[in-house]
Amino acid sequence: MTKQTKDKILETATRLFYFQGFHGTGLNQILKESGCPKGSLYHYFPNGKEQLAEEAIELSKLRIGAVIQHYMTSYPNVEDALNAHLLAMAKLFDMENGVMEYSYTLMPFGLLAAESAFTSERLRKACENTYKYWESMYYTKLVSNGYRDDVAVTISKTLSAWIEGAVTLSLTQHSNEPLLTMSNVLPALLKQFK
Amino acid sequence: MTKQTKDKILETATRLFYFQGFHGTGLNQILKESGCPKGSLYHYFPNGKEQLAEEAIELSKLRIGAVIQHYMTSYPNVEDALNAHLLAMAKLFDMENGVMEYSYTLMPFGLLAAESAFTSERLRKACENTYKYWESMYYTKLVSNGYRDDVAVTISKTLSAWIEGAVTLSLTQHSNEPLLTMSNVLPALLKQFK
DNA sequence: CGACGCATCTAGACCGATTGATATAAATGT
DNA sequence: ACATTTATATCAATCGGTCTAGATGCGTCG
Repeated sequence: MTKQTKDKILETATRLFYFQGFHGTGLNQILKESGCPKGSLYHYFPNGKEQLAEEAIELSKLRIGAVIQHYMTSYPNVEDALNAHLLAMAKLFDMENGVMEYSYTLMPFGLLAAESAFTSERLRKACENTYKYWESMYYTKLVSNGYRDDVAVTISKTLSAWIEGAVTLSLTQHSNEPLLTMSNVLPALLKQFK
Repeated sequence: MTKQTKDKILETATRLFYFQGFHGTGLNQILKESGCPKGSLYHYFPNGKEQLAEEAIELSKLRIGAVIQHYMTSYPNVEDALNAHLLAMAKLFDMENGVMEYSYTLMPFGLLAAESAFTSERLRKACENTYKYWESMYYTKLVSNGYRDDVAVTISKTLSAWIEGAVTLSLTQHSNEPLLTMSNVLPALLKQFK
């Protein structure tokens, strides 16, 4: 059970950073919700809160990256793949079921990114790198669907920004409408460049 | 000088909330940078930090709303109007000149919105309301350009999310590239619906 | 097998600094 | 003179971070 405690702390921190932000989340809350003592936190994360955030970003990068990859490989058509991913994200906002608390495992972390932009160059770079990473997955899929290289670059950048904004607005409105709108409009955009 | 102090506090708070977020900005920093004493803060904002954030949101709503309105009325064509606004935002990211610090007077406040989403229902509602307000300006302009009503609704929602995401990514990357990409891609999208 | 020894991990008390907020007296302006 | 505004001193609470004593796990050796 060596890593269980570290994982629990990191998982809790990742979730809380996602919903409340870096400065809005105290170490005490992370420890209380994870049920771990403070000694363990500084044992596994000797560089403290900043390291915790760094690893949270890396975890999200890989985990959400795997989700994107999953959708991109499950559908031959980019449009279908993106649509499936968008609908999966949108589904998390259908209240009634308390499933939205897991949304941080599927969607980009605009809050953390925006907070870091002028606060911590380390974290900012980590976020920038993460978005590039996700973007490259869209790019690859677009190219494999026959899009011209420069067009694939442009569209993948567009997708990255658009999704980020749709998620932020969905969180703000407590509604999946912005994500659904994107899923409705996207085909028209793709068609234009095909 | 009655309102001068209040204005100075509010202006400073608006700027700091924009770049550092609500929880990342302390009252002491606001007071230090505005040069006002703490007594004045609680005199003009008896409800403290939350009220400060509320008024900061309202100020941004109106100020950025006026900017959007300016561009929408300066160009008969929506596409030209949006393009001009996007380029104006992008210009702020051309470093060398330290002009970016004024970007909070031109662009949406995704950080504040994301922070509020699960932290303060009052602030969340204020942000939601603000985005709707800006969205309605796009809508009106689209309709006046002959777009069908339901199409105008969809496109204005799209613009709202897309811009928000492009700004967030531009801040994260310390580069105007996401905004420029949007300005390049937008015409294709509009054409599709015309 | 049992006992020891050492490294890992846990537990929480504790630290100074800072947080948002309050109270009140002095200053200011009309 | 009197209301408005300013200037601080101060508050309890919480912040991120440190420290150390003890618990636990586990390979080694008697």
